[in-house]
Amino acid sequence: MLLGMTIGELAKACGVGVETVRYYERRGLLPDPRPGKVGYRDFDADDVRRLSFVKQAQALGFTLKEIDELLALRVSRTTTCSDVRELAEAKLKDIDEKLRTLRSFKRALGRLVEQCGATDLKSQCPILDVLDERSGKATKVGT
Amino acid sequence: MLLGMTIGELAKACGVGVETVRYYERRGLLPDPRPGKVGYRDFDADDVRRLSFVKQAQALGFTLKEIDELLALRVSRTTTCSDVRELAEAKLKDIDEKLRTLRSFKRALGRLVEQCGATDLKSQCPILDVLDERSGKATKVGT
DNA sequence: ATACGGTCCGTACCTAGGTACGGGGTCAAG
DNA sequence: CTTGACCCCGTACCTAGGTACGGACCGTAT
Repeated sequence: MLLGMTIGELAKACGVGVETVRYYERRGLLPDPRPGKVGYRDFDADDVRRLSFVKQAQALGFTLKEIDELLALRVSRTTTCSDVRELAEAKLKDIDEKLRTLRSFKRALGRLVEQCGATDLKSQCPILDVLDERSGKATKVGT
Repeated sequence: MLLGMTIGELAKACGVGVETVRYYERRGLLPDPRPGKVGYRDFDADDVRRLSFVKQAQALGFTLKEIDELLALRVSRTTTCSDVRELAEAKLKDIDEKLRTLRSFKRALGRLVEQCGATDLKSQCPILDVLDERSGKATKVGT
């Protein structure tokens, strides 16, 4: 009867619970895998891609609503090129911002690990120094 | 009486609500700005840095608990170098993973915008193609 | 044929992370 | 010396994103 995979197999393949898959379906994040609405859900490799995408995007701080928008981003009869371009460019700005911040975090952690070996600590909290890269303010010494 | 800034000023400076600041204080994300526990809270520029850091980290998908760990990352009497190094390196791995994923997202969105101008669409959903960069699977055409 | 495991559905419940409320105090301007 | 804009606290409430429950159904192996 089933040509692809069951909900349980999909869930396991993506490291989520069965209930989560059903929840995403309700939210419209996954296409209805069973147009006739009767019998078992039948998923395929494309659903695995889609679900994995959702989890990755989520780990990057996108909300399910935003992920929905990302997934809807494609050119079709109902969305025009300029619609798509506009939204895509907004998301790109968003992503660039996240990239910048993430790179700062990375530098800060890198410095922290370096300092770890040194005996003379310059700052009590290199993590927060990340935010001072432009202003060059001295770090207050705290706990 | 107040030497620095009030809770309202801090909140505004960081684009959050006053209640959020109080909530973070309760969670231990912000140091007690009023050791004596009486009178108005008195914040300084360091608190602005700290709070901004929290919001940025949050936008990157870190939980408040993880942010707490990040903020606690420093060498002191109570945490040894190797403790710090271990945690920092774990966080770095985390961040590198996020960076990789984010860069894939960026490439995918870039391609989408490119295709926007073209008349012959290769894929109905370039966003999902991001996940196929290694496997080279052909994209199924669907709405 | 029946038992076991997986599925179906709807509904209820849960955690994280806030957000709002209400009654009271404070301080600076008018 | 009062008024308005802020602050204090505790508690209650809210949204997003799941997670669990329970009674029924299906399908395959014994």
